[in-house]
Amino acid sequence: MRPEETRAKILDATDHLFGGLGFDATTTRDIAERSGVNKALIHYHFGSKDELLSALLDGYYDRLSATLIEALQRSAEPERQAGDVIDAYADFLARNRTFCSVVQREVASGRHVEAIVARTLPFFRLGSTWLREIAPHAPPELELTQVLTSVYGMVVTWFTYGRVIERLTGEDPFSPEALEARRRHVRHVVALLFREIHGGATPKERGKTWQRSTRRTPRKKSGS
Amino acid sequence: MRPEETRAKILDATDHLFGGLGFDATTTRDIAERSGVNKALIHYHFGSKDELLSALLDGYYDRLSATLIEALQRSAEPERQAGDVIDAYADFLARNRTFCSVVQREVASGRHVEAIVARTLPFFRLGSTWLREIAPHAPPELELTQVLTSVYGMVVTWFTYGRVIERLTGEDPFSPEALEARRRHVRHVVALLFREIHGGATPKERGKTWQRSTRRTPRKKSGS
DNA sequence: AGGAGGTTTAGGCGCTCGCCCAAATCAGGG
DNA sequence: CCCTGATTTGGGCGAGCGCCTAAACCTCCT
Repeated sequence: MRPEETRAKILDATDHLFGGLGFDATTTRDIAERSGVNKALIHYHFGSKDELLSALLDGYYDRLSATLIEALQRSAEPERQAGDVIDAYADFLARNRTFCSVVQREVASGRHVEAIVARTLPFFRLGSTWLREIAPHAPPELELTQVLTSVYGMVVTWFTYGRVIERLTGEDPFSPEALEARRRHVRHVVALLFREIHGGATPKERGKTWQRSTRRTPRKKSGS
Repeated sequence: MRPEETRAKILDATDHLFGGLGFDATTTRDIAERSGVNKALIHYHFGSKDELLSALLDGYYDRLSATLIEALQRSAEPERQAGDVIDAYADFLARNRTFCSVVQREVASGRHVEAIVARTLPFFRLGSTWLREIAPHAPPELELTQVLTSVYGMVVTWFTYGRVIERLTGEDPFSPEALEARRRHVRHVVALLFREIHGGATPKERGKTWQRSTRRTPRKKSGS
């Protein structure tokens, strides 16, 4: 068997097991058994269990990058670009369900944050410059980081909490219909935001946002 | 030392370690050392490592329940109720940062989903009846599950990805100012949704939501 | 004072983990 | 053909895991 073939089989099994059980609960013996490969080969080809995770993440982010860039270039109109990217991202997560699990868990564990940050940074920069171009003067409550986090969270949560949503609602959140419904909802919310950010909200509408009842909102505004 | 005191010390250490390292990467010896008790006491008081996690979750959800119910009862007006609950939830997560980590990781691992679901169900039911009361005829793209998932996701993502956001933006996402900014953003988005759901959106506005460019939207509408 | 039951202790059992090693196997060039 | 280097194999080492046991220890009650 060619070495690349062995690597691919190991990575496939790793994807499945890390996604299902998690990094810690998966043993290299599990991976070896599932990929039909001797357990020493994992260390021969990848060095260590940590480096195996890195290789897995690289694969994910390379494919994600290609997918999102393709979606972004499909159109030149910002509104449509946003919709296309959201759809592409949701589709990608639906097709790579373990991706979410792996990332979410490693972020929560705090141990592989640097590995995630290094690979997320390009996407964040891309999103930032894109947003700043189409909305140079967004109001503070629609700041760049806030909007990016919200859109990211709305998309990702559906997949991370898929199994929980399934048990809560009694319906399959990963069926084509459910996925389309989710995409439509997120696009709808983003459309609302977009209208405020890009088209510029009417100031009177913007002013009467909820004021919290029991706490004063600090006036301090951080520089830059 | 009184038994309850021992239990409390064990739970404190468990909270810190499960939140920081995760369930798998934390050993009962770690917990014993950090809480200053003999390692056999953990099994004496809690039975097993899994039951220790359950006890920890029970503590979280009991306190969360009290917090949210108090926030909900602070007012009778739906808009203000929503804002209060969001603020209370965000505050709770800020004060119990490990809660997010533990839940998120266990959900992602898929092994303790039932434990989470059982404790989440009451909140979901409460949110459902509340939403159905104030918005009996929400349009499909603002369906109950969709809205709940989005609001939940927007709040939780900030804390789950806190360390990532910190590295991406260079600012502390858990500072009082940053937390208030986040709360204000989420309340703002929810206000937009609320206006559409509750006040009833103008149909023409609702109609011109983005249509995705490359995919037809299935017409099928699931019953009930 | 002395017994009883709840709590704490040191020690360790049986097992699995990531990783390593020396030998076997394979493929291709001289 | 055989030599060479890359790849694969079975076996196992040392460490650490969750959990258990038997004895010691406390704290009341009678």
